[in-house]
Amino acid sequence: MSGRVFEKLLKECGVDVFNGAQGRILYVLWEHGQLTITEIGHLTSLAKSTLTAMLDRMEAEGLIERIPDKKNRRQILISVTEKAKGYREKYNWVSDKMSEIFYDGFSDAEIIEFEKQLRRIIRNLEKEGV
Amino acid sequence: MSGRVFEKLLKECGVDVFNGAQGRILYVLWEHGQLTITEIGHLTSLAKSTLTAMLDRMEAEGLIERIPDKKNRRQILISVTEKAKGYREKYNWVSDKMSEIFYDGFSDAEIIEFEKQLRRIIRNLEKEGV
DNA sequence: TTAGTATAGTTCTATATAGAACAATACTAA
DNA sequence: TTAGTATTGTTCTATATAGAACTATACTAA
Repeated sequence: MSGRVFEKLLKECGVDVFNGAQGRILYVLWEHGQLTITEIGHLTSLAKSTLTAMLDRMEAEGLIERIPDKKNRRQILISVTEKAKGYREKYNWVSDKMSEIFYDGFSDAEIIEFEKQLRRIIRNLEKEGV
Repeated sequence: MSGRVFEKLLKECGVDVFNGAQGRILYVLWEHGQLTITEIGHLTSLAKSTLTAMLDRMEAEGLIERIPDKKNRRQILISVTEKAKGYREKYNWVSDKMSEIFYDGFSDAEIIEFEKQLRRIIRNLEKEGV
């Protein structure tokens, strides 16, 4: 449900070249610079095979580029294009808007506490080895 | 991620006739008895078109039955079969196990507080009209 | 060296998911 | 009654998602 709200906000903001999941991929690329597909998988919790297909579409949209790594010919470095960089501010605006909707009526202390517990739960799930 | 842990637990418990999403559908049917497809959609937050396909598979597995409603010929009542009823205990066991994993290290008070905040967030998202 | 193993990404396949358009049926106001 | 509107579920289509099998490359121990 929150995924659908996020995509609705992106569209309302005039962004129709990428969706929520693709936004998450762009986000980790903006934060980390170039990344391998395996690294993107770890940071987004998406399977390699999911990413192959997703990156195909993002490459077709001109959002990312695949750059073969000369040091390790098994690896491919993914990097964002200038076009994608142009969407960063809108993405941040949508992210902030999303938080406002999500936490409407929450105090700052409540948000901090809630996110602390969320991180505990994520660690608990990671322990199970997904 | 939590969806994947849930499906992993179902398999470990020997349940391979339904997955997490189908389990949620069975759960609302166990709780409410017969339901129309629209009602199941509201209770599970799944789209009608998603449910048509999902219920097709569940019907093929012998988990549910489609019963035409004589009172309103647009509606179809979905009801669980005896086979599906036989899985209720295992489903509950998996649900409990899932909670244990999720909330490992949480006090009862922390769980109550966290779930209270979760319900607030769900209401906030519902206000946005997904 | 080389044989065995590990890693990176793709392909193939199955399922999950939703939106738009649709047909059948029910409801409602004149 | 009937004409217009609302509802119920399906179909069609596109995308998202992951697991298994696969290819190419890199690493490691003898």
